[in-house]
Amino acid sequence: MSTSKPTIHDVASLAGVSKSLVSLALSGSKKVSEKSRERILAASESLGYRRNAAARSLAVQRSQTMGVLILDLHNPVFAEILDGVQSELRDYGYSTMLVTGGKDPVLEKTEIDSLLQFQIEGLILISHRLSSRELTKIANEVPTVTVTREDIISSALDTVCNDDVAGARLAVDHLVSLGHSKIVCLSGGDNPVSHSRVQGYRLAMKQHGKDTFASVVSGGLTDATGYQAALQALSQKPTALFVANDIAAMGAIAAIEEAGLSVPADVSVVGYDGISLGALRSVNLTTIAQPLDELGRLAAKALVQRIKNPGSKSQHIRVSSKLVVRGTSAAI
Amino acid sequence: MSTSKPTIHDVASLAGVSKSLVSLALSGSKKVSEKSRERILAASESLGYRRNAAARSLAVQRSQTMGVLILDLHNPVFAEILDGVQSELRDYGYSTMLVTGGKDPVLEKTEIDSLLQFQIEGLILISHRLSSRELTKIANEVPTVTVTREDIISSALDTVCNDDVAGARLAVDHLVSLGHSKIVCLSGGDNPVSHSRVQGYRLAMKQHGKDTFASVVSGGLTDATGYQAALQALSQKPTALFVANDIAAMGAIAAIEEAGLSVPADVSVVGYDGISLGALRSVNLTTIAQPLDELGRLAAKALVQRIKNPGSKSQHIRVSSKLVVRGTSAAI
DNA sequence: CCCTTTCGTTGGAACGTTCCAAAAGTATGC
DNA sequence: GCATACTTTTGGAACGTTCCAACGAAAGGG
Repeated sequence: MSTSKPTIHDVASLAGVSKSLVSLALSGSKKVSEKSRERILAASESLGYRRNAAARSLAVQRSQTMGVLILDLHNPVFAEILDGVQSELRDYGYSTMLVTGGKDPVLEKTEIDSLLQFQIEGLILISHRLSSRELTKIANEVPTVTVTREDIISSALDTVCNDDVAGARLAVDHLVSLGHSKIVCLSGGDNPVSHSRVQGYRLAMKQHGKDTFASVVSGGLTDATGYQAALQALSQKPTALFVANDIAAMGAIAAIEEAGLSVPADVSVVGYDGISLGALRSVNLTTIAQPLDELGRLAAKALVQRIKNPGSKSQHIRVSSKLVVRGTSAAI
Repeated sequence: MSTSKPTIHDVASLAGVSKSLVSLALSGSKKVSEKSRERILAASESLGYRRNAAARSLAVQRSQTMGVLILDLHNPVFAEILDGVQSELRDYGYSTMLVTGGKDPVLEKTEIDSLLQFQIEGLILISHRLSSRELTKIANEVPTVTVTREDIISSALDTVCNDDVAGARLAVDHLVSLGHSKIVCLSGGDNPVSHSRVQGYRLAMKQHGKDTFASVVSGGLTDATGYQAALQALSQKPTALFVANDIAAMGAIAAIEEAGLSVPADVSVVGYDGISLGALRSVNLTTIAQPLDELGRLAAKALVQRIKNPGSKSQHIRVSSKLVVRGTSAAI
């Protein structure tokens, strides 16, 4: 409850030295005598002094802060990516400023704007709803990395995502190896990520000589859309479903069970994403797991690299996902 | 890709006015002539000018930014509270700076420290692992509100939480009204929140004249601990379980089903928290739902109020939770 | 036509740092 | 005892903004 925050001057006068020396000492310079250093540290401690980050970033012309926009905190996928981003950035000595777009492109823009006012050194978009035009405009202003979306590729932009086509293949391979043929795919709707997953499914079915069984029911990425799509798919009497993401897969499972069938005895289900929720015992979902934490870390790394080396050409990193077999898939 | 960011001076010279007038115009003062305002706005637009928040906060001695520490992003409860906090703070014109403690008290402290360097005007702790001493020290330095934990009550601190005792009662009332008597409580382990919930359970059982049936099995707040505790509880042949939180309840359900029993036919389960995950069709969990979003909003409101009116005495807000009946509870 | 008021505009100081050039102090060599 | 080198310390400028006192110009009143 001090009257006002202590500044470097207060520390200096208490320690009986100049403000410059305090600044030096606090930043750990070794050209400060042992005696002075001790006195300064003691003074700083006793006053409860804290560097003013605003003044600092003004003086050094660096904010040491990165901006992160996250599409939606409620979706565990994004939260888990964020965790990777934050811990990696922390290791590099950056602070993070996080905003949520709430799936609204307009809000997203104003939030990014406020991020930019804070002189963030880089921007990570953990999915977004921006148009290609807006995105490139932003990327031209500040080093930017997008995670999850690889459809917009600009030279100003780095991207990090998993290989959805290969991932979808893994799912089909798994189901085929369990003896399934009538594998129906519940798509995730009209977005680039879902398209790739469907494409991977189609390719794999063909490769296994099962093109005739290939069937895609259009759905979405939510519980409710997964449920609806599954109801529709069941009329085709499939023995297995490959669903565009884990949350929708959970909806699909509910639909199957309500129809009086059992998972995996009657119908196997494979999801996509690998959210930690799927590992819960009562969910126990077989899925194609993206390395979510790693995705975040890679994005952070790419961003830091890009800042260090602004001229370098943009990277587009693609990591592979892996099959995690749990309780919702079984031999026919 | 400009050589360096435009400043207010650049705008001023392009518009042919002084920097002061630009500042005035940009903050919407009406003592600027229409002509000048237009020229300034045009110049600012064409240069892609953005106010430097660091310089601004230095000059006005306000950062317009709040700090938020969140215990753990993976737990949906906290993420949902955060959403409320952020949208409310945005309405008040504050930016948010978010950090994660990762359940580590040491990390928590350094993260809060970095928040303080940014001259945040207030701090919201969405659960935390700080000691009472550390917490009061922080609260003395910056207006602070804790959400979820009401055990540490200092005059320097506002708190917002739900009424766990009353909530637990609702759960028991519900189960009793369905005809249950052998209701076992799976506790959430050794923490203040869980204690209150157990206490509410005990009180309610007594009130219904079912003290003889009251039984508490010690568990935890995770999937795994819920599973373990349920296994143990099943030996008592309960007809219903009241579990300390939703995630643990999901673990408990898995245990029940693995034991060859069915939910809710053989055993009813009621959780606590009301995470949106519980509403998924395949989970469909009866629970005591905290108004998570509101909790966040109230915290934000309390903080803003406290900043406006620093002398006021600290508030300790308690909201009530409500029963949400879904598919895991049924009449005996 | 001059005095006062109002309006629009301006330069300079301040905010709390860092960094640089230079000053002051201390040790070394002859 | 003095020049030289090295270590430690210092004041001032700069970073980009806001705010204030003060200014000139235009307008209104007598």
